[in-house]
Amino acid sequence: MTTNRSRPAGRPATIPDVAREAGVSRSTASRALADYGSVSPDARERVRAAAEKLGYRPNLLARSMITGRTHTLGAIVADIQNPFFAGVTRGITDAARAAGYQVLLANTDEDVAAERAAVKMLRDKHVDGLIVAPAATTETGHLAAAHAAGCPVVLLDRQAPGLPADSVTVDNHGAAQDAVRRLLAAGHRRIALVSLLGSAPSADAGAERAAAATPLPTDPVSTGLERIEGYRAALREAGLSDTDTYLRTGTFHREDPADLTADLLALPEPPTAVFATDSMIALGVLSATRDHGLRVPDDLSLVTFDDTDWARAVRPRVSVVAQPVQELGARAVHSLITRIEGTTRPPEHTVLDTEFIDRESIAPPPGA
Amino acid sequence: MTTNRSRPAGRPATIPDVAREAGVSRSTASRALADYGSVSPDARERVRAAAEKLGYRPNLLARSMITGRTHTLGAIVADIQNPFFAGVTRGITDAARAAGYQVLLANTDEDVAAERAAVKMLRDKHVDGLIVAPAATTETGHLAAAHAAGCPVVLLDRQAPGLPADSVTVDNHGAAQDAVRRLLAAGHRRIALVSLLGSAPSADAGAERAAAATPLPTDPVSTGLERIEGYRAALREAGLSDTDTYLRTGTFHREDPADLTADLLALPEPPTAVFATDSMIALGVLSATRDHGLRVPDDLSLVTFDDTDWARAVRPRVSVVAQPVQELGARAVHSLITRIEGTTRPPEHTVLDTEFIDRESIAPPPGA
DNA sequence: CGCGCATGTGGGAACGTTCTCAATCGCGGG
DNA sequence: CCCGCGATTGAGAACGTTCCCACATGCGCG
Repeated sequence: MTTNRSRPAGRPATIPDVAREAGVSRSTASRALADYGSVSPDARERVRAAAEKLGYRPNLLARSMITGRTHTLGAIVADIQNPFFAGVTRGITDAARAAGYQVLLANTDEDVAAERAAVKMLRDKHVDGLIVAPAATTETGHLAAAHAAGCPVVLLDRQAPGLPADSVTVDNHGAAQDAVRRLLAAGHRRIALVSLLGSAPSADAGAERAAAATPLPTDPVSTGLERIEGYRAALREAGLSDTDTYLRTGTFHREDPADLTADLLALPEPPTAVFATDSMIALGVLSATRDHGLRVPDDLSLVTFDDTDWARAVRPRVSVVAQPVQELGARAVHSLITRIEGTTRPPEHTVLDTEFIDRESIAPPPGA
Repeated sequence: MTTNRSRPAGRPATIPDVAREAGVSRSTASRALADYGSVSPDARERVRAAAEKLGYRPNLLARSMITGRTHTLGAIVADIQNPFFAGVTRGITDAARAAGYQVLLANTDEDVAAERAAVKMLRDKHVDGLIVAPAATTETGHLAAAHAAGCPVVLLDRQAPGLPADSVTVDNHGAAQDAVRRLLAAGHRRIALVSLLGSAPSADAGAERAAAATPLPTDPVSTGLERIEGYRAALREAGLSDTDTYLRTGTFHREDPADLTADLLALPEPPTAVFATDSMIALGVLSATRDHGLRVPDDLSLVTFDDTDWARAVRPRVSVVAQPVQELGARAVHSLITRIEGTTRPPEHTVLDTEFIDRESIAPPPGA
């Protein structure tokens, strides 16, 4: 064994070790390994060989201390188990890895306090930037603070008005309007919307059964709101002025979409079509519909946001507004990275296209 | 402004800043903040106030350099978009956060090279430990190396024989056997198994259409193998010695479960029941079944591993082998953390219980 | 009265890297 | 012959923290 006895076997090799082995100084070794400055071909090769021999791996922590960059991104989403966020996260990790970054993941369950805690932790770990699907549109002080302190933030899927950050979203208003138009075109007039948005006020205050039409949750998620507005616009466009009769919005973890749907179906004049604002809500609608003995699409038509694997496999196949989930994530990463690399430009709002995929869940209303 | 002018405004406060502000030394400030050693109540309070005033946040990178611990875990899974891994990942991140750890996420798409690259990157970033759903059972040198170098590894969902690491799995053999027994009990004799396991050999060599029964992919994932063995055991138990007639296994990214199923249904004597080894395969089976004009469960019974949200919502509701996905992740985290905290004990293999949930997708075979 | 001990405190090293700076060498041109 | 310049090199600082050790106090006890 000719290995240097000053390195106690177990300890991984460091730059000084490599330098000693190669017979050069730390500086030269560092230069050779990081490939900058000028190093003689001879020294470069000796260092390379020494590093190889000792199995040298750079300590990225130490490097980050100096450079101030960790090549780590923070991703804060509501719930990775929601297929939408799973797809987005997939897009984020893939794009990040391709660009030489890693991703630190956090779930919020739509809870602002959890989001704040996550931001704090990720910043303490010095992530280079944050990709956030904010749980609230107004309580964004922690995001603004991060951004101001030089930790760029990119908003994903959702907007936050006051925040001068990049965002990557979808035209929720337009897509919702388009989807509802298709239901209208099929002859429907009693079209319901089922959605979950925003978290409960705080304690158990507030409406315990928010099933009644209008009272929207406090500080709802922008995405849901936009979809509701698109829905209303389509109805108004068709001459239906009373846009809230069949509008049902609950709060996360409080209301079950299936219950909301059951209420709807128990109405004297029940809806003949339902627009669900995401795939998990569609599942609830589906479940309630069938428990009520109704069939899709003969008795009730269904359209939902998000194209999941099951929407293609069940019968009838369900018609959906497909979002480019992975690309949403990938674009967010690119936006964030160009911001990290130092470009200072005004906030950029990327809006990606959705695609309406017409399958088998829309039919004319029963009586027609 | 009375803030210390030696700190150029933008720069975040450090321990020296706090110490200066509190009129003590770095050491005392550090002790007061980290709450160790002995500090007078007076000094402690002054430091606390100074830290508060300056908005001091510890630099976790610097701390990690010293302590050698990052409080970061690496999670390497096949595909976060697979509901099983989404659930597992959810369990991991939640349990990790509760224990004061963060999670760095990597997807492998069942590719060993990607797994190796992920391990390298995560180790370079000095994660305290690794939770891995290994893409292969034999090529685990990189995992063994990590483990030996003091970066503990916990195997998740899958085994790797040669590796002296903790593992958290499920009794795949028993659960599969139990599921197939139920199909047998309903009167079925022609029971198929559809699965995807292992990645293709390497280039485009090998069978291009591996639909023919026996040739299993090289180095398949242990989980799939165990389920197949459970399936075979149940069949043999019922006196059916030819266990491979209706056995169809493909390789990831090569074969489509729907195609495998279509082949099965085109047989002169098609199966009357199908056992799918995970939810994404069940979706393919479902799709092919219905494209073939058959109905579940009247024409074909179906059982699958993994209880997903859609399995409860579609009609017929599908009977499943439910795995405790979140707990799988949580247990892996606990196993890993106790290992990190220094306990040296022989490898521990945790096996969690599955639950068979009988719903509506099993009926007697058509002729009965 | 002096010794030991516990408590509080500060100085300095260490972690492993990058970066700035000055020093050395060889060599061609004035 | 000497100056200057580029290429190459090494010493030392820095990043922000934790840890080890030495040093002062103060107090009880022999």
